[in-house]
Amino acid sequence: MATTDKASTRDRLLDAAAELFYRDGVSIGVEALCRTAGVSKRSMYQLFDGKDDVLAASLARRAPGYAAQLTPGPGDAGTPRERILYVFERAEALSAAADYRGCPYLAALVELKDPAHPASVVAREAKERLQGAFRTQAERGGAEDPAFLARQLMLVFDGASARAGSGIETLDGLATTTAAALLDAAGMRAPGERTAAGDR
Amino acid sequence: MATTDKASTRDRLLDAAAELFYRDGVSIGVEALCRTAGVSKRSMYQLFDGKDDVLAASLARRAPGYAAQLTPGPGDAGTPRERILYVFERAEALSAAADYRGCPYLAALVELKDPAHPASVVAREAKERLQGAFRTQAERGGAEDPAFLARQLMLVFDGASARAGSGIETLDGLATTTAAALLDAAGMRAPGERTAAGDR
DNA sequence: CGGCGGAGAAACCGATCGGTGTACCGGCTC
DNA sequence: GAGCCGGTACACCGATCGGTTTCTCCGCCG
Repeated sequence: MATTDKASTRDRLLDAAAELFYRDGVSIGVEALCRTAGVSKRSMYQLFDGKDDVLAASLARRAPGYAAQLTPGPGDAGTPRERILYVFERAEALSAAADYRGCPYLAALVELKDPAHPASVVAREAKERLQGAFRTQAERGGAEDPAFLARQLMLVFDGASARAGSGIETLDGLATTTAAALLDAAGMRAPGERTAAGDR
Repeated sequence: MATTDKASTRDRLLDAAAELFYRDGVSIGVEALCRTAGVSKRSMYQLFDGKDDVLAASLARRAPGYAAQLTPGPGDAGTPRERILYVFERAEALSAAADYRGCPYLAALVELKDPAHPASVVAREAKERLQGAFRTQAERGGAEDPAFLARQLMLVFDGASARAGSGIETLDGLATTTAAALLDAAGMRAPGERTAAGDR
């Protein structure tokens, strides 16, 4: 077999951690975590400082893939408006899954109410990267106040993911349409269309 | 002294529960809860079926006051637009407090990931009442699609409260301005003004 | 006055919490 | 073959979990 016949102990642990923390919340126990990862507690405590460290590392590890899942690649074409709306379309597509529980980074921030928690720091950075991507596209698109628009879009994004993840909202175009309305209001109109409200 | 020299056992317990669950999350222990409430565990288990029941009851008890804190009274004047924006202004004012942790009902839904949990049911009802209030005002204000607008406003409301409660956003007019932009887009313009973007 | 019910204090239950200590095992390199 | 090293297995630590039991006391009502 190849050298990848079995993922490293560290990778197995982080993968299981990402899934369990996301599905069951940060209160999941170390015992259950190690059991499903197929890793002994002894190994876990040799690789990490403790449960908090594992949580932070598992969030950090998923960050690049999470961003890639939501944002168009740098090579992909598209106007700034399209690139922004793409994020909301992707988020809505992901939220349709039965096991969707919202943005893992926002969920972590809400569950661990301590902003100084190492995992909170990682989560905050992930959210700031998305906000920065919004801002960059808003600037390119000639928005009146790109930083402000980016903050507005984050409101919609996090509201949508939290509500969809909690099962109290189905989205279904809601987030994308709302984002489009905000782009319109900020002067980032679609070239050939009138307003976002028109095609609702 | 009057008969209110001391709150009833039940009330003391629910008040402490509301505060501790909000501040520390639903993982707070029954032991700590009863200790700060000055109530014996024995009494708690006579009054309630268990911790889950206490949580649900504490959320339900706070719901009327929470709604009154956010929404203008039925006697208060104001156009539908003003009545909607008032909610966001109030939410922003509350979010300025140092111990603000976001909407307690959304937080409960996120933390207990189980939609069937009794407290999740209570929380969902509270959120639906706010959404219903938005919808009523949207109808009165002649919005193009009142139900859709109400869902959009909930996105902004929950996004704002979650982000402000997590300490990654300061609001500061952000939520109100965003809501106003959505009202504009839905045809609920302010009488004498041009657009919400103009006074940002 | 006597008694009765509500409530508190505290011990207790088995289970689990996050975290360690110890012993053992297989494979790797010298 | 010796030794080390990453890993597993497992018992163990004190603390806490949600929940129950027992006993006692206090205030209220008859």
